[in-house]
Amino acid sequence: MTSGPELPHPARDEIALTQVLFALSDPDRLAIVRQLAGGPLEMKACTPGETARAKSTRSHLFKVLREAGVLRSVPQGRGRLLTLRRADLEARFPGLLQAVLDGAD
Amino acid sequence: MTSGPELPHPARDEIALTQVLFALSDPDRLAIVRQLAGGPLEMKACTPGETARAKSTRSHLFKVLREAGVLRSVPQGRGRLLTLRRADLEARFPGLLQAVLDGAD
DNA sequence: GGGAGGGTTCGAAAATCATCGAACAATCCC
DNA sequence: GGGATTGTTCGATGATTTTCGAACCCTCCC
Repeated sequence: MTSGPELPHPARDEIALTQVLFALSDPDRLAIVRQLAGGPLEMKACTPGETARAKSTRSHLFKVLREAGVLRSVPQGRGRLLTLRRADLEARFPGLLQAVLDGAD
Repeated sequence: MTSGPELPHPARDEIALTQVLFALSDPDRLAIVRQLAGGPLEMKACTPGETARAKSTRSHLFKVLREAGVLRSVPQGRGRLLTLRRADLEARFPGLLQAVLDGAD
């Protein structure tokens, strides 16, 4: 019934600033976050930067973002649905996400 | 006349977001930035986190912040004066620095 | 049942980063 | 001049990160 594995997410107040900043400090991961800014996306449809990556590498990129509390990753069908944790991030670090999304490269 | 070495700083438009985020993603470096939020500080007076660090390690922490364009480090007497590059950061990534300074840990 | 599609986990190899001590440079001040 | 103060740079070592392939798990669908 439940599809893929339920993976752990930090609670709102467990989200740590340095960990979030680190997660966002990689070009591929930042590209992912910017794609998600437009709304939830299926993981298969969410492609990191230019260069192709092995699927295990992709999985790792999402893992870092998930464990930092930047996004939520829930099973959906045979895949996963990714959502930016906007409200949680905004509550804890007001303006941060917006600044990162709007800022230059 | 000029004191210690003149060290390179990126120009405003060379400041890269991922590099800035990475520089800020370390607790010691973040602590430095927060201290500098109160105004310029002599390097000797600027102490990273709790744990003591060798002076070469301290120097390295400041170097990462300087090369990322987060702070300016100019010779002053036998030491150095550190200044947050607020205007440059604000121009390039509006709201980012403030969010990082104000946000939770 | 048995593919095929989508992802995670594991283990290993490569690259990057942090940390330190030692050596060196520039400044101040006696 | 000479010593103390303040920092940088270099080289080495250890710790994290990144990346990948291989093995495995679930789900959809025929």
